[in-house]
Amino acid sequence: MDMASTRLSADDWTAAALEAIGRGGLAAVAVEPLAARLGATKGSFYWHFANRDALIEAALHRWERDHTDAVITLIEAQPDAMSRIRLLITTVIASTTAPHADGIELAMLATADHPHVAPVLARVTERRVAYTAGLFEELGMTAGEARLRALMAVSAYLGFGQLAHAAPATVPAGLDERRSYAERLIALLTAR
Amino acid sequence: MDMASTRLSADDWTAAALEAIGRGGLAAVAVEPLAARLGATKGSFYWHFANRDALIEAALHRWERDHTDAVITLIEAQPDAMSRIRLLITTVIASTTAPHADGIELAMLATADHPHVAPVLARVTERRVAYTAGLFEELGMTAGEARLRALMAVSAYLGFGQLAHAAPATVPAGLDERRSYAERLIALLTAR
DNA sequence: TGTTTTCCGTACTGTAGCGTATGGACATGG
DNA sequence: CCATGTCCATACGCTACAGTACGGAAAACA
Repeated sequence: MDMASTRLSADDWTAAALEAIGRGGLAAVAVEPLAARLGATKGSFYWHFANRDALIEAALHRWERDHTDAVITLIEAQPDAMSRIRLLITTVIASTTAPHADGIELAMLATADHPHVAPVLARVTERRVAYTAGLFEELGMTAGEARLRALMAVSAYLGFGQLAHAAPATVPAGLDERRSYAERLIALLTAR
Repeated sequence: MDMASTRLSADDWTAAALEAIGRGGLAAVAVEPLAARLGATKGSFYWHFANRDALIEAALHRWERDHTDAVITLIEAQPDAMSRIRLLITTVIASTTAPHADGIELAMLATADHPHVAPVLARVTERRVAYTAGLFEELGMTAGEARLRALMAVSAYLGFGQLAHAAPATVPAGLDERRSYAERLIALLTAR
C-alpha cells in the first residue's frame, strides 16, 4: 500500500487525515501517529503544514468539496424528480447500515461542535435540505410544504444512520427488508 | 453553587462526570479538571474510584437508569396510545431545538463507538424502538407494521436532533412552526 | 479524650502528543 | 559538479493528564 517511499505531498497528509477521521474521529488526527502510519516523521508534516489545526481545516474542506460533488452528480443523473427521490432514499438506506456506514460522516456529526467542523457541516446539511426541498417542489408541492418534507427526509436519513450505528439490532438486517423499508419511507414522505 | 465544601461522595463525582459529558463529551471526563471544578483534588477521586474508566462506567449506568425512568413515567401518564404518541413527538420536537438540546444524549450518540457507551446506548435505543412499536400496535397495526413505524419515528427523533445540532438554521425556529411541524410528522407517521 | 476509620491534599512518576530547532539528504539547475 | 532550494529525520522542550505513594486532617466511635 505504501511501498513508494518517495517524498510526501500536502495532499498525502490530508488524505491520511480523512482516513483517520473515518477510523477514529477527529481526535485520531494526531501528527505523530499519522506520521508513523505514513512511514514518515513529524519533520515532514511540519514542513507542509503550520500545525495540526491547519491539517484539520484542509481535510475538512477537501471532504466538503468531494462529498457534495459526488452526491450531486450521482442524483442529478436521474431523469425526473420522483426517481431522484427514490434513488436518494434507497441508496442511503441500503448503504448506511453496511459494515460501518460512512465513518467520516458519522465522525463529522459526532464532532459538530468543533469550531472548524461546525461551519462545514452546516453548509453541507443546509445544501442537502435545500436540494431535497427542490425535488419535492418539482413534485408539485408548495415551497413551504416541500421544505417540511425535505426536513423530514433529511431527518429520516440522519436518524437512520444514527440508529444503525447506535443500535444495529433494531434496523432491518437483510437487503430485502431494507429495500421495503425504503419503499415505505418514500411512500410516506411523498404522500399528499 | 459549591459553597458546602464538605467531603465528596462517589455520587458527587458521577454527577460531575455527567455534567462534563453534557458540556464537552466523554473526553471532558478528565480527573484533574473535574477535581478543580469540584474544588477538590485527585486524592479524593482515587479514593472513591479505581480509575477514570470506573467513573465513566458509573456515570453511564446512572444516565441509563435515570433517563429511561424519566421518559417512561412522563409518557405512561397519558390515557391512550394516540395521545402518548402525540406527546412523545411534540415534546421531543419542541424541546430538542432549545438552547442546545440534551447535551448528554448528543454526546452519547457522538461516542457510540466507545466500548462502555455502546452497550448502554444500544439498550436505550432498542427499548425506545420497542416501546414506540408497542404504541403503534395499540393503534391497531400489525406487529410488523408497528415496528416499521416505530423505526421511522425514532429515526425522525434522532434525525431531528442531529439536524438541529448540525444546522440549526434549517430547523423551524419559532415554537409555533415547530408545533405544526410536529403535527405534520404525527399525521404522516400514523397515516394508514 | 484517645483510637480507628474515613477521606483528601501534596508530591511524585510516566506517557502521549504538540510544536521547534537544526543538520543533512536529495533533487535540480546553473 | 557544485550551489541552491526542497523535503525530511533526529533531538529537544513543554503541557496535560493518568495513576501512585504517603502523610495528615476530620469524622466516628469507644
